[in-house]
Amino acid sequence: MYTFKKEERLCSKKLLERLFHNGSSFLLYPFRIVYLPEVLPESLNSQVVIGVSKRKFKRAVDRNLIKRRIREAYRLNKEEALYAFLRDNQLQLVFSINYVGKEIGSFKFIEKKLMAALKQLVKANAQSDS
RNA sequence: CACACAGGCCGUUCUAUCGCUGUCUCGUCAUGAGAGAGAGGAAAGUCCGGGCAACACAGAGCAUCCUGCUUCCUAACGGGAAGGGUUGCGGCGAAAGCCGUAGCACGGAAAGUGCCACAGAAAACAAACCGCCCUGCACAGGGUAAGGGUGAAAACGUGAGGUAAGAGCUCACGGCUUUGCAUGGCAACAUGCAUCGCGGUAAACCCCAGGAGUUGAAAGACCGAAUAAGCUAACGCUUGAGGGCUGCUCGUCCAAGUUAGUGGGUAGGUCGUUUGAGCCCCGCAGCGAUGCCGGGCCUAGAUAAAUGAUAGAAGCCCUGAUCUUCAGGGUACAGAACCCGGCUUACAGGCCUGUUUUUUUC
RNA sequence: CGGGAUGUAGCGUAGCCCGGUAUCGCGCCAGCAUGGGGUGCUGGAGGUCGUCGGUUCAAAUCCGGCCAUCCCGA
Repeated sequence: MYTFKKEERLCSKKLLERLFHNGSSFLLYPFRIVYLPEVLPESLNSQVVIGVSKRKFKRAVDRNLIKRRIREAYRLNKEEALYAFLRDNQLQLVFSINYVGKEIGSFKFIEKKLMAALKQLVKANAQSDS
């Protein structure tokens, strides 16, 4: 199912603090990914938080548009790109997606790049696991 | 009819697929199903004013900051309405003045202090460069503020009297102004008479009048795990760690441990939170801002933060061409965060009303 | 959400309170000195004082509006 409910979003202040303090990160333009394996309630595979810098985009309308496009791309692609791998390896993950590009990307551009980013996320976790 | 100005209003729509956040109904152990709702005129800037909340508070004064023609509207305002005064522009007029229009932080310079570059004799206490007049031999002394020149500004302007020459020194008219009286007006103020005075600057200090307690929903109220640990009660038998009393031993006290109860309170959650100075319609009062009577309506409520994404049509605008059509491009400014009233700023395109002026036709 | 500060030459700054002349250093240009360069000496250019209005005879300075940047509380 292509859903994106509240349980799949990262809301806990404590978890966020741990994520940004201890998490590993990599850059894949236009995204910066910070991730950390965690123990979550049973039914969940991962929790994610999406951010766009106020420094880079002054107007709230622009930030909202980018966040919505990222969220939509994640919603449509998370199942096959990420969840399958996590289930197979009994892993649970929290991570953040930060948009660091300078211009507002189109939906197609963001979707393509997000797929690449998720692929790299899977790869990074597979390495650290082994 | 066009243009300009002023005021008010709107500010995309539809379909398909997949989603997000509340609400209601039904159902379940649980997952769920259906219905209906879901950004703005500025939600923005945070420039003012309030509601609400916590804390503070006998009364009065000082300091600091803000406001500043009058009356009214309002919960309140630095907002708005009407009026007064004043300045610019235009028209009419011989002039006085009147009309139209646009603006005005518009209390006080006659309580006091300061400042007014350069130029100029002098920038307001005083004083005198060229002049003018008087006295006496060149030159010096005295009087003068008319004229020259400087400057943004030169001791109110014009005319007459007066004088050695002159000066509001005196008079007439005029300008601004203080105080008093009269008339009109709720008042600001206007008009008339008498009277006092005459550089500017208070967005210089200041004086006068009025106002301001502080902090902001991350305010504040309530519920409350897990872990550590405080307090109270009981046990503390056997072994006996550690510490206090002592130089040491004994002794005694604290205490380790178990059980029960309990306070504060973290993560997190609920309320505050959307029924309100609310919106729409009709009527009445008022020049108007606005108020009142009656009827109808319930209209986002998120919290690392929803209100969307993709695809396809339609509408509107612009450009070009092979002009009943086709192609290309554009479709603004901008996103609620406790809630209201204003102000300011941004905005593709469009609609309505009123007024002035001009042109054309009858 | 609330609060504070700063915009001056290419760069870094003074002047602003108390209004009339915009200062200093580095850099730039020219000349001198050197065989040439550096260093040194002399001279010069370069400013919508963030922006739009207002007050004033006169505004970088005083008063409003807007824009940008930075910082703080949490």
